[in-house]
Formats: sequence, structure tokens, C-alpha cells
Amino acid sequence: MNKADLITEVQKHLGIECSKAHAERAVNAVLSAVTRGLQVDGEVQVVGFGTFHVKDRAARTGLNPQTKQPMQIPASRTVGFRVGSGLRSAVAPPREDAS
Amino acid sequence: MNKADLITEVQKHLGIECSKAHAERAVNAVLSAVTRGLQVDGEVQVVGFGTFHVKDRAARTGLNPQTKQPMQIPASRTVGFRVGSGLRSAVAPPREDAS
DNA sequence: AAACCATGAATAAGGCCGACCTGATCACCG
DNA sequence: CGGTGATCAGGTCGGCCTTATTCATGGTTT
Repeated sequence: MNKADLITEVQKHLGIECSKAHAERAVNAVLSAVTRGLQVDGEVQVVGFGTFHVKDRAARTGLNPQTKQPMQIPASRTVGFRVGSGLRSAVAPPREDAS
Repeated sequence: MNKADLITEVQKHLGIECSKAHAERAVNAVLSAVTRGLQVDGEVQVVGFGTFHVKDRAARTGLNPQTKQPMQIPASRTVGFRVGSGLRSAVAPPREDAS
């Protein structure tokens, strides 16, 4: 699924009277809000879906794949995601003993 | 940031004429759509923000922290997230040599 | 619809960091 | 108020990150 597909799916969820442009604004607003929350709080938690959190990684040693020489990977900041129980169970494989 | 804060921030992004309830529906629609995309495609990619992907993890050996005895962690399915370059740079620390 | 630019995936190998297990507790969320 | 989520113990295994190139895809603009 890409962004266009996501917008289409959001439109379905919002109801068919919602325009595609409106759904697009909703998607962009949510992504921007998550980004803003990470900038301000370092963490965005949506219970049941998951938690985004800013991670600082210390400098470490890596290998340059071209030269095979060790090199220093500088300290960096990235964003991690811990999946919540609702999302985890939503993607779980079907139960074998469901019937 | 929690879900209520996220909804408030989304409302700001959508414009002040958008109600809180409307912003909440937008948030829920986006989360549901991402969930649906993961169920159907196994992956949801938003260029610049990041990519959610369903991961199957094989069974592996772990340690029961209570008993200190090795135990088998059963195969499972979870959701990973690879941060996109836009989000990564949005949370990056300020440049020291910006001026 | 087409064009154009940006983003992202894949690949090489090594070393380090993070996920995950259980069970209890507490805080927070909705 | 009930459910979710974070924390903690320690060992093992999987994933991250490096560079440079190429190609595919995505997304916005025209």
C-alpha cells in the first residue's frame, strides 16, 4: 500500500461523502501531527496501535562494504516503533483451531 | 504525545473550523487504513515518513528472566517500521554550524 | 496523462544494539 | 474502571548501519 492507496482507504473509512482531497488532507494532517509530536515530546503513543519514539544512537563501529575497512558510524537520531497489541493481533495469522 | 494530543494537533493542521470529533474520525480512519493495508499487502509505505511492514519472526531461543532457564520463543508476527528520510531529518538535532 | 525529481530497495560483511521471553507492579489511557 | 503499556532481571538471535551504484517506485507538478 502506498500513499494514494492509503488515501483511498481513509476515504472509505470516513464515508463515501468525503472527497478524495479531504481524505488526503486527513492523511497529511495525521502524519504531520505525529511528526510534530516526535519533535516536541520524543514519543507518540496510540494505545492498541503502537508507539513511535525518537531514538538517539551512539556512534559505533561499522564496516565499509566497499573497502572492507572498519569505519566509524557517527551518532545519529532515528525513529523507532513498538507495535501495540491491537495492531499485532490485527496482523496475526488466522488461528488454526478457530473452528 | 498521546491520542488526545494527536487529535488536537490534527485539528490544528486541518484548520480551526474542523471540530475535535472530526479530527478524531480522521485519526481513527488513518490508523484503520494503515492496519488494513498491513493486513492486505503486508506493507504500507509513505514516502518521506516511513514504511510499516509485517514481519514474521521464526521461533528462537530466549531466556526466561524469572527462572534463568532457556526457553523457546514461539514464531510470531509483528509490525516493523523503517523511518523515511523526511521524518528522520525532521527529528534530527539542530545543526551546530547552522549560522 | 506525462514529466520530472526525490525517495527507497538491494547488495557486499562485521560488530554492536535491540527485541523477546515471564511475572509482577504501577502508571497511563480512553 | 478495565485494558494497555512500560519496567526489570540475562542470554540469544536478528536487525541496523556503513559506501556507492543502479534501478524501481512514488508523488507532486505541469
